[in-house]
Amino acid sequence: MHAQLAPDLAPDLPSTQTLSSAKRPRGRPRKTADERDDGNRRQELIHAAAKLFHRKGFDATSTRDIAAAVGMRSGSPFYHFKSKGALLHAVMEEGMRSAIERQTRALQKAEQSKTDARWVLAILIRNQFDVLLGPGSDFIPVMLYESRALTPRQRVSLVQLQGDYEAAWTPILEALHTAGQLRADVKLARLLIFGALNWSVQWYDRRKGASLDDLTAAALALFIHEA
Amino acid sequence: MHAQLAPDLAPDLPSTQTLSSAKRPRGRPRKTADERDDGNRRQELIHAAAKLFHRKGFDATSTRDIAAAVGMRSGSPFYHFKSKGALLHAVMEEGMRSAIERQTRALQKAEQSKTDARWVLAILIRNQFDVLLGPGSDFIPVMLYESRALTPRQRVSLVQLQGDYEAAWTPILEALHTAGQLRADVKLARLLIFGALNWSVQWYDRRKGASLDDLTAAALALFIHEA
DNA sequence: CCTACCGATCGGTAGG
DNA sequence: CCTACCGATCGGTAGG
Repeated sequence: MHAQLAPDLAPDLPSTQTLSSAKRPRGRPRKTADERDDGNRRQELIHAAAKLFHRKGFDATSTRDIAAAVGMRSGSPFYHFKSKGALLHAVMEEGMRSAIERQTRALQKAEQSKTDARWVLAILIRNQFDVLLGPGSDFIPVMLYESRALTPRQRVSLVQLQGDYEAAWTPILEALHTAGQLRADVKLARLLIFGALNWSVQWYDRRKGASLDDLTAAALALFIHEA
Repeated sequence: MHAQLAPDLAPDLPSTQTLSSAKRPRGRPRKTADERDDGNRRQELIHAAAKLFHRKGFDATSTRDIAAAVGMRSGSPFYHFKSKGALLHAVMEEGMRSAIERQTRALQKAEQSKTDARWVLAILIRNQFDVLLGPGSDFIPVMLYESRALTPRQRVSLVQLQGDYEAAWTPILEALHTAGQLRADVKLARLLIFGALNWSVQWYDRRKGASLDDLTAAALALFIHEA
């Protein structure tokens, strides 16, 4: 039955200082009672998890990796999240809420100037590239490429948020279709367009060639026909 | 040091008959000496692995899953492949070779009729959807979505094949660009178009709504402008 | 190709 | 949140 005869010889020490060395001071400081930063530690875990899930994938990232990245011991993430899957879900939910918020803000700015449908689409596409490829953009890629690991229950709550996000796109695409500037079936066009944008996560390199504005211009030129 | 005191109580028996029950007869038949089907067993492993890697992902698929799917014991895949990663690489290589071959054949047929660039692009897109979504299409999705698990050395041999595959697209896209039917920068357009097509793996459902011809028509309408 | 394993690692937990 | 674990599983191997 697999008896454990002795304690592990080298138990769960965070592998000495690989990345982000000076993250926290040496003897990790005891919290004074009125310094509860519960939400903060939770947020730190979510951010570290997003980064690691993005770089290595969900299955290839251990909860020990995540703990080490924020200076915790291996068991401690489970004080904040009841499972690794719950942490994944939190990453995705946070990513979607933030993406929706940014999209809403971008659209508000747009309404103050022109209401040209083509221009609004440009805003939406540019914001999407930002969320996918901009600085700190680990959350949405994780959400796009790791959803297989979700439970069905977790998935529904995210599909809801995705619906909210996409809701802003449909009327614009329909307006462009009516104006003859978007020729394909609107529903399929939306799926194909999202694919074109989302796939950029696989090939875009910040340090090389094109800027996010270049990408936006290319996408518009590709999808939108002359009136 | 973790002593193993007794043999596993339930050692590696393929979990009783879940999928593909009648795969091989009960007492698996001993091979007579002149019935070497080495290549066959290897192919079976590659196909089973493609299916499982596609459905569950590389990390979430165990070599035991794969062995069980072809009626082998847990250690036996390593007689054919020196590692799980080598099996993944074999899946991808097989997928690319087959995709290139199908693309070449499709183009040969096309040349016999019209040489209209738009028509050739339709052939290429339709073939791509076939390879991504048609029957038996597990290989290319695995190659697209699991390449993170490859070693750098394995990756280069595949990038080469991908280059061969894409080589057929570039002159067509350039011709369409010159003719004013493709407005975006050709290099970015190619990446965006591939994204639109490849992403269909995430949402397309054989049993619902659109056919592969519908998808092809929508993609053409989306990307190609009037002359 | 099977038998019989091994060492490593992983998600998670009880108790403080 | 840490300490000190556990049971399960995994990729892989020696020997036939």
